[in-house]
Amino acid sequence: MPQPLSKTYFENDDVVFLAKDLIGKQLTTHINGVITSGIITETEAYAGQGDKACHAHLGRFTKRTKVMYESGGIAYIYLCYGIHHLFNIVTNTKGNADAILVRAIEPTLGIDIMQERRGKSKVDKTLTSGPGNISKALGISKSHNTQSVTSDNIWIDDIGYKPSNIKETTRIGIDYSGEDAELPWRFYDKDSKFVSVK
DNA sequence: GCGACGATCCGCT
DNA sequence: GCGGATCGTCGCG
Repeated sequence: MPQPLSKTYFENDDVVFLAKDLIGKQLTTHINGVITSGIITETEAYAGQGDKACHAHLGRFTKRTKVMYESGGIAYIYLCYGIHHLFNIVTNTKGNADAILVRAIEPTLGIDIMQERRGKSKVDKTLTSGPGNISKALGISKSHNTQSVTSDNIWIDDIGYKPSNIKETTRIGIDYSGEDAELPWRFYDKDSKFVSVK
């Protein structure tokens, strides 16, 4: 039976553990009466103020980043390249700006809706791989910023599935982060084809 | 006020 | 493999 993850789960202070633990969980949105879901296949951990790749590095506190400092279990969504709404889950306790970027899912429910939102006639990895693409497929936009991910609109279920081959590797698109770009804080299910970059 | 650019994606070559 | 799309945010002045 699907077991919704609680707010307490997201208040864990180990964002790297959580990023890995979320692989295999099911992310669902319920928007305008429509349900769409997918199994999380790829994530990245961003470890707050001490992480050069994190938007809250060195305690940067702006209108955009302030949501990251909230208590875990809410969404941090921001516009990237003026086009893509990237979906993150804020974690850790209030004052710690940790977050997890969800980079890919394997579609499970409402696949036809996701195809419609993405303008795709076929179901292949491009439907829900890549952080911009999953937001579009799930109907997530900036209006969901700061919203709870333990709610009736967005939630994550433990469906009793644990991938046996989780690859740990470096994060994508953060070359500006110096040595922190080398950290193995990106995780993906090796056995899934729904991964942005192998 | 303003210029530069990004945790990306897609289409064309 | 490469460049354009497209705009909010940020840092500087």
